[in-house]
Amino acid sequence: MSEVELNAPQAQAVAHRSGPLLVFAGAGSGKTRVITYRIANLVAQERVPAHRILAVTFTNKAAREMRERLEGLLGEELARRLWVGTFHSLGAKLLRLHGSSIGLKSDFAIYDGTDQKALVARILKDLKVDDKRFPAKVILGQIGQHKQKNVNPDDVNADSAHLEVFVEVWRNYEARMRAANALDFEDILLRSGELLDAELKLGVVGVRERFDHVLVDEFQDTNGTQYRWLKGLAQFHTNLCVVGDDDQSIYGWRGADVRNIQSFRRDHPDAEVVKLEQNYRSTGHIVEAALAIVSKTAVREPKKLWTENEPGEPIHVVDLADERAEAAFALRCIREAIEEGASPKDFAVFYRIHAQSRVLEEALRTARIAYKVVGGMRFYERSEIKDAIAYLRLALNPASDVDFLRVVNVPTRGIGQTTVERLAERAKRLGKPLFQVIDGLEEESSIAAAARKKLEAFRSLVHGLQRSLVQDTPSGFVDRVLEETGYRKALEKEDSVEADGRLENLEELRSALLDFERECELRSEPATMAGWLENAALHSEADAVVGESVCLMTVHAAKGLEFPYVVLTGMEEELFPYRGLDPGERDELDEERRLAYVAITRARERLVCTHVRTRQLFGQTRVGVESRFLRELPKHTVERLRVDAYGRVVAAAAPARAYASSAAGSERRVDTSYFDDVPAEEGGLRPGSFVRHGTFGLGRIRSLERRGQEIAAQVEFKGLGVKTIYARFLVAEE
DNA sequence: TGCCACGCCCTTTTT
DNA sequence: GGGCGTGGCA
Repeated sequence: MSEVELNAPQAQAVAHRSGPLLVFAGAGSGKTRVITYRIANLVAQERVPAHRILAVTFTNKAAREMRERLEGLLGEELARRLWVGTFHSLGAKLLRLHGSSIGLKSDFAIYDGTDQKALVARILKDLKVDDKRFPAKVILGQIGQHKQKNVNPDDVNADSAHLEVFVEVWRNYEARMRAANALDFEDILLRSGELLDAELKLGVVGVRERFDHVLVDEFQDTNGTQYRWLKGLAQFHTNLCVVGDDDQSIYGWRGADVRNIQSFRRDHPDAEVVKLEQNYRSTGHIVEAALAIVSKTAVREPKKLWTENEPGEPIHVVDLADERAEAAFALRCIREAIEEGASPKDFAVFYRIHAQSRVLEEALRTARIAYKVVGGMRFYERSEIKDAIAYLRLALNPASDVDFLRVVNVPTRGIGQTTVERLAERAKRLGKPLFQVIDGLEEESSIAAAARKKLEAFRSLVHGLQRSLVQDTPSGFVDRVLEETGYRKALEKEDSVEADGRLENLEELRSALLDFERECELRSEPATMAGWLENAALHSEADAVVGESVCLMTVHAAKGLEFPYVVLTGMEEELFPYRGLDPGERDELDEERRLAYVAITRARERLVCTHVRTRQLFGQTRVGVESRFLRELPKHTVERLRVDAYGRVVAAAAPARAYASSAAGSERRVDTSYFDDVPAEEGGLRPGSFVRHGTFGLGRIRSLERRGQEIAAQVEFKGLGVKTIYARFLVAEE
C-alpha cells in the first residue's frame, strides 16, 4: 500500500467532516494511518486549529507514536499544538489548569495501584477490619467498579453487614485521598467530568469549549468512566470520532466494556459507520485462520477480514512432548530463520501467562540469543524506586500518609510497628496526617521517649529535605534524598547482588531525572520535582526500544504490535483458552477467542503454534490437550508437525490437498525444511532408551519400525510386558 | 527488630 | 516454581 493512497473506506473515514463517526478497524487494516490522516486532514484541509483537536489513546506509547506520525504529516510546529495523550494524562492536564473551579488544588498527587493498596491496607488496619474477609485487592476492585459506574458510597444500599463494612472502608478511602490531596486514576477522569458539569452550571466558557474534535483510539477498551468523559467533552459539537475493533476487545476483565460501541450508536443514531476490513499485514492463510477463530464469538459486529496478500506458508501446528521440547523447538525456528538472514528482532514468542516464560528464557539464554521479556516487573513498581519516590512525594507533601508509612522506617531507623500504630491512633484522634502529629508527641504517654526522639529525627530529616527541594535540581534532589536518608548507604552495606541491582535502578532513576531536566530546558520550562512526579505517576516503564532481541511476551502485551515471525506457545485447553480456578460466569471463552485472534494477527509471514502433551506449571504436571482454537483452524491453512523431545521433527502430516493446489506456483518453504539435517526415522527414540507413556508409565524401547507416516515402538514396561506403541504417545525419559 | 522457614496461591494489566 | 505474607525465634 503506498503511503498516500487510501482505499475507499479509509478515505471515507479520513474525509468525514463533522458529527459522530464510528470506525471498525480490523487487525492490520491501517487504523493508525486512518486516525492520523484524519487529524492531519482536519488541520490542513478543514482548517481546524490544531489546539482544538483532542486525540485520546490508552497508553503513553500509543500517544507518542501518534504524535510522531503527526509530526511527520503536519510538521513539528503544528503537531505540538494538538492535544494528544492518554485519557489520564489529558484529564490530569485539564484538572491542573481548571481544577480550582471544583475546589481541587492544582498540585494534587496521583496514586497508582500500589499506593491505593497500601492506603486500603492501612484503613483496614485502623478500622480493625479482618483483611482475610476483606482483602485490600478485592475492596479496591469493588471501589473501582463502583466508580466506573458513577456510583458514590452514598448510593450503595448497605443492606448487609458485609456491605456496611465495605462502604465504611470506601468512605475512609475517599476521605484520606482528599486529605492527602491525591487522586487515583479513576478520580482523574471522574473529577474532570465534574469539572465539565460545574462549568456548565456556572455557564462559564471552559473545557467543553476548548475542543472542536475529539478522536479516540482503541475505543473497544474504554470503560464506563472513560465513555462518559468523552461524551462530556464532545457534548456540544458531537464531533466525536471513535476507532476500534470489537474483535480485539481483550480487557473486559479490567473494566473495558465493548458495549460502549453499542452505546455510541444509541447515543449517536446519526453516526456514520465505516468498516475497515482489508488487512495489509499478514499472509492470506494467517488472515483466514484468524477470522475463522474470531467468527465463532457469540456476540460480534459482523465483519469479514480479508486480504489481497499471497496465501503464504501454511501455519505450522506442532505437537511436542513438554514445555522444554517446546522451548527447544521455538529456539530451532528462530535459529533457522536467523541463518536465513532474519534478525532476532523479527521474532516474537507469545504465551498466555507469564509463568510460561521461564523455560523459554532458559533456552534462549543457553543458546546466547538476545531476548527481551516485555512486561514483567515495571520500573516504577520496583520497591527501591517506589521508596525513592515516596521520599520525594513526602518532601513535597508531608500530609501524604501512604508515603509516610512507606518510608518512615526505610532504611530501618528503629521506628517499629508499635510506634507507628500509636502514632496512627493519635492521628486518627486528632484528625490530622501522621506527619503532623509528631508535633506535640510528648503529651502522648503511650509513646516512649526513645521512640519519640526517633520520630522527631525523622521529622527533621523530612524538613531538611523540604528546604533543599527549593534549591536543588530534581536529579540533585534525588541524590540528596538517597544520601541523607541513608538509603544508598544501607544498600551499599548490604553488598549483595540484589542490592547492586537496586543501586543500579536508582542510578537509572537519577538519569531519568537528568533526561527530564534536559527536556524541560529544551522547552524552556522549569524542571520541577512536582512536574516530574506527575510524569512518573502517569508513565509506566519507558517502553524501552526492543533493539535487536527476540521478544517474549504475553498475548495481551502483543496487542498493537506486529512481527514477521511469531511462535505462539502453549496452545492447550485450560491454558489457552485459559481456565482459572473458578469457571467464571462472563463470556470468558469469547474473550479468549478474541485473544487468539489478536495473537494470530500479529504475525506477518510465518506463524508457528505449539502445544505439548505434558506441561509443568505452578509446580504441577498437567496433561495437555490441543487447544480447540487450533482444531478450529481451516484445514488448508495448516500443516501439522510432530516433534520429539529433542526438537526434531518425527513426522509431518501430508499437506492438505487444498493448500497444495492453491499455493501451486507461489514460492514457499516446504514442511520439514526447518530440519533437513535430521532423519525423521530416528525421532530421538532409539532401542534401549527409556520412555514414558501416559497410561503404562516408564518403559524401555526394544525396537522401532516405520508404519506409513508413523513410527511404532516395541516397548517393555515394567510388570506389563512388551507393547507396541506409536512413538507419538511416548515421551523420551532422560 | 530482623531473619528465616513455612505455607499459600497462582491470568491477562494500563493509567 | 516462586513471590509474598505470616509467625516463630534469636
